[in-house]
Amino acid sequence: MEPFEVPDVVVLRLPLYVRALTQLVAEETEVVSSQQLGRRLQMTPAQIRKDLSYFGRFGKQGRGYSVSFLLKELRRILGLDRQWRACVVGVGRLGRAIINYPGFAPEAFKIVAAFDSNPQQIGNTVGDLQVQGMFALSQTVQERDISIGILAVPAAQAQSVVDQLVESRVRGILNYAPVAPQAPKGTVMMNIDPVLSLQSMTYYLKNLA
Amino acid sequence: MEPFEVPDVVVLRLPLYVRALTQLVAEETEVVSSQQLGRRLQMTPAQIRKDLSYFGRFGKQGRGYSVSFLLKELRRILGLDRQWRACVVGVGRLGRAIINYPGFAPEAFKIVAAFDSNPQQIGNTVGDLQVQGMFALSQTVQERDISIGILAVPAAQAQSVVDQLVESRVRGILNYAPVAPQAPKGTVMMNIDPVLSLQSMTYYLKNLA
DNA sequence: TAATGTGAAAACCTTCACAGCT
DNA sequence: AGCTGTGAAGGTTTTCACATTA
Repeated sequence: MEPFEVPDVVVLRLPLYVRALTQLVAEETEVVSSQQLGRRLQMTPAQIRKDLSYFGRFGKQGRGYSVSFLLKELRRILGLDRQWRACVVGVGRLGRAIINYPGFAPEAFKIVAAFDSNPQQIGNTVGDLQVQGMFALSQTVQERDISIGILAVPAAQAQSVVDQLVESRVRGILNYAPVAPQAPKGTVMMNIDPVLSLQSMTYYLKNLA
Repeated sequence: MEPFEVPDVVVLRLPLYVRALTQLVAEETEVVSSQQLGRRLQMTPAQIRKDLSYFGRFGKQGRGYSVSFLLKELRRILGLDRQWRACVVGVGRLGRAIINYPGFAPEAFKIVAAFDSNPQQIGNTVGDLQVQGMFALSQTVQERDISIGILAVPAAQAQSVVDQLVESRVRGILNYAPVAPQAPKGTVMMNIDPVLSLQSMTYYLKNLA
């Protein structure tokens, strides 16, 4: 059972449920109510139930949700029941930190290639990857079945790299560059931008006691 | 002129306007309409005008907005007309990438201290900072007038570090750890979590053509 | 003429409250 | 008795559309 049109905000919350449920599995909790889950995540039970109801009926009235069942279902809904192969473009300090970060693999994301436009970088080893030149992008994306590109290049290069990724049929882009590049419909772009977060944060800090 | 209660979504968008206007200044554009700005940012002109209207009247009918004036006003509204001093906690690969990232300083954020709980790290130099032990947190926060803490520690340590930051009177926390720690009201926490972004992304990728 | 600023309308999202199931 | 799933209510955010002004 899968719906017409789920609000984006709901899709953004599903990974939070996945994370909380994963913890609960580790704690060997077998059943959880929307109330208990809500307490963990600081949200209302009604919101959790409503969010889940977009996708089906996963609970048992009077009892709650089977942790392992709900987790499995949510992972399926999000497409986390398969492995997603990603490449990193840009192997500066940020790119290296990303490649070496151990948090992606357990969550169904495997980084299988690294690229850089700087010829000095080509051939270097990062993690257990050989850095390749941008000219190799298209072919490697195909060969290694890459569907996600992680952008860790300076702002000035971001748009051009996005264009090359799209051209190479990468559909998902996680963008760390401090710009919002344009991409055609059918491409999914998520932006990670700590400066924007800090700049909103100061609005609230300034207006505190 | 400053308002009662501005929606959070609006505050989250203001930095986007700041960024676009900064570009326009660099391009030596003097006047911009909500329509032109909307085209750059992929949003409707009405939304931009409504957002700005929470804070005052910055435009000229028939003409548009003075780029430099609007930029100055927005920076003031966000509190970006002063410098904010931050510390980084955790100097692993991510912490080091953050400290060396050149994108914070031009945007009014200066990283002036680094901490790590690992005694091996204490005394090491990162960027031009000496890594300090956690025991020094409270005193250094006071001495260096630090109001923002940037968390780059493993999930397991995040809550404890947040508690220590709050205890040391740091009011803003930029959290890179893959958990959502609790903090008392009056603390402003922003989370940066690429795994959550990827996990929502796959929902859309999976449901593409 | 051209574009802002803004009430009002529309769309969207969250919360309520309860029927219904276990 | 306890908790889900869900229409309906309530609240928030976006968009519309136009009076107003440079």
